[in-house]
Amino acid sequence: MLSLTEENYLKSIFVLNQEQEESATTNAIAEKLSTKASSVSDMLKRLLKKELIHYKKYQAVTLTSTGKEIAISILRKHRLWEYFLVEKLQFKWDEVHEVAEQLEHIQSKKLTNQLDAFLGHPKFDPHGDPIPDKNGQFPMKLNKTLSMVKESETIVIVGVKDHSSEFFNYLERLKIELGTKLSVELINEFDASMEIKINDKESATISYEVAQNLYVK
Amino acid sequence: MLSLTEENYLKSIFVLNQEQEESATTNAIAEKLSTKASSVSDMLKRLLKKELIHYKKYQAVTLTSTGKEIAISILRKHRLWEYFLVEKLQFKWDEVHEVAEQLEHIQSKKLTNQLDAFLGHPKFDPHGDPIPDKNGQFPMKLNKTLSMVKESETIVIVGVKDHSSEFFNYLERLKIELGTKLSVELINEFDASMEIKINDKESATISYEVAQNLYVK
DNA sequence: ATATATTTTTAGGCTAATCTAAAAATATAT
DNA sequence: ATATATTTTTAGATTAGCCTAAAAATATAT
Repeated sequence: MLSLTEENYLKSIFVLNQEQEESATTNAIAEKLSTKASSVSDMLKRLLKKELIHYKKYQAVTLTSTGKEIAISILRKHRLWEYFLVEKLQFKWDEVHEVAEQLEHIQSKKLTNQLDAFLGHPKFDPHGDPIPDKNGQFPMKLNKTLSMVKESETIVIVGVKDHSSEFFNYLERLKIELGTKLSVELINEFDASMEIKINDKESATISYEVAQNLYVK
Repeated sequence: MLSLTEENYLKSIFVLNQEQEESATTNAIAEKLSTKASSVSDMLKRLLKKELIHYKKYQAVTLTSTGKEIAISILRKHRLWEYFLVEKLQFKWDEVHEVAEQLEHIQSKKLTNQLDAFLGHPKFDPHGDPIPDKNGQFPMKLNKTLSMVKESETIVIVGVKDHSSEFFNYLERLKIELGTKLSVELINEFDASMEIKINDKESATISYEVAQNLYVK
């Protein structure tokens, strides 16, 4: 069982890394939590010992899969409660954050899942942020797909349209996952297939159909 | 702003003093909070300094008016959340307590009052315990138990006195819950046990002790 | 490449809340 | 009323989480 403080650290690290890779530095975390860098250093040691983060001195932090799981569950609770406050209790969109910051720490899987059902399994919170489901899956963003990206642009994968196991297998082979950075090197005029660079490392060619099924930011 | 721990101490002292005067002794509080008497001694000093309790060494504790106000507001939140969990999220009687123990510490007057309104200003929680209103006023206490009912009368269950899981299990087996209709068919003179009909269907025999722990209307 | 600035960690302290063990006060029993 | 038992308080440690100040590592600029 984690303390409220530990949970808040995990959440901050998760959010920072969602925003941008390598951005969960000691100072950035301290800033986000309104605390001091030295306090963050202390806490990182503890989270490392609990195997919730990957951390080497003087380097940016990432979450282990356990750490990520916990962070997402907190985010899920936060956003479900925000939805509840606005939809059921007539809160304004700008009044919910502070209360949701407290409610997100309530420990009860049953509560979270029943609340989710009671609200009709909402996909986005009142700020438009996606609400992960009980398996930690974020709903897909319905706006921009990879197929809309122009040559030489660089984007980040934020979701998939197709949920088939074939497609997931395909993506796994290419080492493409949520958060993966892709650069569109070239678009073939003939079939609109794309040559891309994955995480500044591997190159690959993907079909237009695949590009249509990848949501990007 | 009080810590979660301080709030729990105030609540325990309030409840003990409701049950019986002079009963909030160091040991009784320690027992209630599953902690040690020495820890309680420490905390009482702190609560005294904050003028939340009246306290003289080696004597039972009472709450100041500020202390009472806070304790009542926590009780109000606890019971409103229990009502919410049962009525809106399909929790069972015996599943709500643990979660409500957490929810009662959420700080937001607006949340509490909006929740109250959303639920239709309920007067009693799912156990039949009275829910104080936003001014701290308690509704009339339930005082009529099944043991006071005469032969051939029909009543409705509105609360329980005993909150043990054993008792909840017993009631669940008999399919007795809030709102259940009971008819007293016969009262045995020997031990005052009752033969009852539950919701015009199943019959059962219950002891006088059980009847004393069921509030009716 | 060396000096300067920034970031991060360490060292050492502080507070809230807890604990155990022992001392002090109160209650009970003969 | 004196001895014994119980309750309560005190003394001294411990842990989580925070702080400031200083040291160490890394990044930046000339």
